Amino acid sequence: MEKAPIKPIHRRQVSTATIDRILSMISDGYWSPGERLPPQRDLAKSLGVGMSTLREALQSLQTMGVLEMRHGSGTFVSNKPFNEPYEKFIDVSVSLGGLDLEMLFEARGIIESGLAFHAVEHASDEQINELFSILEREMDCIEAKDHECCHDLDLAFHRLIAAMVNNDFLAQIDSTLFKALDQLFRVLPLTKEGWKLHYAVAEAIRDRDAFRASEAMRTLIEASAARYFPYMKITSLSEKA
Amino acid sequence: MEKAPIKPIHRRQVSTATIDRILSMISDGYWSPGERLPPQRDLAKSLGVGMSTLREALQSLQTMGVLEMRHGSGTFVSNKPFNEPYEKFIDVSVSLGGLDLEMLFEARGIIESGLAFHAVEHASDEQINELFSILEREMDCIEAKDHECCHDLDLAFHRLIAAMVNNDFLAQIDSTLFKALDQLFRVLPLTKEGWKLHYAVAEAIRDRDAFRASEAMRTLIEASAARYFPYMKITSLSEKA
DNA sequence: CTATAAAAGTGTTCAGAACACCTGATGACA
DNA sequence: TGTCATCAGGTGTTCTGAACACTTTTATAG
Repeated sequence: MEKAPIKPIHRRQVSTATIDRILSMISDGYWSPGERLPPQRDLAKSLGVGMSTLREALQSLQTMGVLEMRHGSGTFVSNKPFNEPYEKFIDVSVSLGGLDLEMLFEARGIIESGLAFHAVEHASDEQINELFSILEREMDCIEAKDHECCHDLDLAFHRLIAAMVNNDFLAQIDSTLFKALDQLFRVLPLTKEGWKLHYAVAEAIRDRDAFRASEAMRTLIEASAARYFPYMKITSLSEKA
Repeated sequence: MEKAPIKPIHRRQVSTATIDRILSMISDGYWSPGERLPPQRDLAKSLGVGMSTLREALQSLQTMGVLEMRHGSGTFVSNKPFNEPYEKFIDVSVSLGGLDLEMLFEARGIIESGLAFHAVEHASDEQINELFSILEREMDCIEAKDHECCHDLDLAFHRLIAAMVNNDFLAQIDSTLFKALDQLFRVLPLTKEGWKLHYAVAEAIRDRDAFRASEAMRTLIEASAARYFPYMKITSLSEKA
């Protein structure tokens, strides 16, 4: 005796329904990116919901990065989706135990080696020159022991490779991972050995060897992970009062 | 005359500050996953904020997947972070023009081929047997022209490979991409040629050949993308009244 | 014409009340 | 004794109205 098909009843919550309604109005082009929505008072009346309810919806949509609420000025459809709503979220997920650091490093390795693979196909000569330029300056910083500069250049290096692929979705996730791991770990100074691994990636991209680039990047991230693990930060993010 | 260093003043918004406060209280372990928060009335009084404001914060945190509000029962810290806060977001981002479909397919290809690579290392014999079992059933469904069954098994196939790697972060993103592309495109029946590509992936994993598995998966996703592109759905998601 | 001040428009916060849902306790009935 | 319906309390949900804060525009003074 199977008792499979049961209740298709769903009692929609007003707040959730409001979110969906606004979302679909944007999807349908009723409001365009950058455009201003009607005043909350009017919009609430038009939708037939209370203002508190509307605000809950708007706030959620802002958290998603879909809307932008400017005090005294209006509520606008975001013109640049995919902000950075994920960073805090990753931090919290780590604190909650749902994500461990090894997992995040592994994810970064997979994404970045994939990006390196595709970068080979899409990279322009100018971008490749820029890549080597970054590495040159990075070596200078290493010798000058300017750790902060090193770090910035490292970020630029990875960002540039992501930019070569021209995939905002992955670039955003990768950037988020970079920042999250940055916050979770103590920043370690870049070594000359680490620099060589970076250089190998650049060479492979220059030689248009996708597999080598992919492997070099994997090696780089794994070496980085191995270095960082003994230095885990215990401190959690706390409110800046 | 440089006029660089100006205003470190930041007038925090109560709503935002409330979000951060709750977030840090969870990070600090004051509330644990699965635990129930105080009643909203009490919590608002304790935090010294109005109830509407508190609710806006709670809603946002629920959107992030950090909290779970159950009507009549209480507000709980989510015990499974990384729900599915991304799906709607991806849909909207596509509608807004911030993401194009090719990009999403490319992202899926990169992530899945990376997962296949790592699956080789982590897969147990039972999982590999299960993989081939799925393929057998899938072939049956193809011959019976049971498209829905095919689709479910296809999902199971990709899910299993993600599960082998045991990386919830990537598995979640991959699953989200799968669902999002599912919604954006008309589902096409799986062909025997497509099935062979799946089989090649399984064989490579069985043979513990990471590079071949990775390449086979890349080929599979690219073939899938090529097939789907002519059949783009124009319809956007609309509210289910 | 410019600068300051006022006013209008809009988002933000709060308080209280009424309603809806879930849970556990109570009691009726078999 | 066991099962079921009912009720009461706790909790989330929604609405209303008001007061406040920020931004933009308009009006006024010089």
